[in-house]
Amino acid sequence: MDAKRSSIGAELLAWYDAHGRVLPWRARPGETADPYRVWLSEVMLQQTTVAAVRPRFENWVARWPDVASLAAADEGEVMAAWAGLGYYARARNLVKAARAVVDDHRGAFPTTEAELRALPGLGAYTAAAVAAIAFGERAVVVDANVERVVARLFAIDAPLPGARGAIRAAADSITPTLRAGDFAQAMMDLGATICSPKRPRCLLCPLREECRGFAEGEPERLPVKAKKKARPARFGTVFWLEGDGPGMTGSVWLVRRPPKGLLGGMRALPTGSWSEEPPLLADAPAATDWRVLPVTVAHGFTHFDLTLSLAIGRGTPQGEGEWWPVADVESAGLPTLFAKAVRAILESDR
DNA sequence: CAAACGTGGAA
DNA sequence: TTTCCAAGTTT
Repeated sequence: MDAKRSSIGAELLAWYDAHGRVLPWRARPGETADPYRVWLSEVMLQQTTVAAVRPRFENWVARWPDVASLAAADEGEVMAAWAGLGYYARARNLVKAARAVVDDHRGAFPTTEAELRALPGLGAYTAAAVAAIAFGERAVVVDANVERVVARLFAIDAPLPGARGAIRAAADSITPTLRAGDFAQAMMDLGATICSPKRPRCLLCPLREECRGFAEGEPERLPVKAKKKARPARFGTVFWLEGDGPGMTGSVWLVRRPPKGLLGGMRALPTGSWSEEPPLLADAPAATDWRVLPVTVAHGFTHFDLTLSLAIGRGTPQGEGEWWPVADVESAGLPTLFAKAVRAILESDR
């Protein structure tokens, strides 16, 4: 290992000590990291911004302060608490993993990357991050920030995802034996605040002197990525069914979505399946006189754009579900798609 | 390996 | 307005 390469870790750690972000899940200098908080934050942060996670993390740990309390939680309540954060498999796996820690590991998180990797929802990145940050293991932590920083440092211009192997090897070569967790967090802070995707602030970068991407003049073009495909358009109908019997007036019919797939396990308004043309009143949850509102709700998912029609009715539902007070619908824990539909319906004259 | 899987904010 | 993208994992 040459002298320049081995100095990267030390320079980055010095920068981190001076400029690292203060975040609720991060141990302060001298504090011992709490594996539960590290794990929870890492899962929440998967494909999710720090700004979105911060308040949700605070609320979560106030309600479920440790792995035992989460393992004992009602899964429906956990799903509702995750509502709005997206990628709901994360919440389902959070409960599974918490129960595995309690049932299979005597309530204490496993301490090695390999054991952590076996828990549900911990992939290559998260297992390495928890091992390094919570337990000090020298794990090679590679997320999108690290990919970007490393691709620029070493001027790796092979396109992702093919370049993953080369990037990981380069990250391995600069990961220190000591303070591997701080090093990983430093790389991510650097990627988030200095080595940003569009307009990197190279003049503030502690690694500028070592950066081949900077030396070559166009660090912002790295890493090279394949273009994303266009998202297809899909259509659907959501049904707002209010009760007309005694005790059901002022209540709306909610269902639980199937445990897997899109918005899996989440409470929801009834819908039919999505299709390439508006499905109108197919799969309505009651035989009644539906009124379709003259507005639609648009919602973009990762892999398709959805346009929802809104059908309003009153009557007796078919199938499984529950009546929920309209006045408390915000506490039902609906995913954003349905929260948008509810807002549009309540803003209409219904 | 490609595709499924959410959402909100920045540019 | 549209596109990009954020501390990825699972199948």
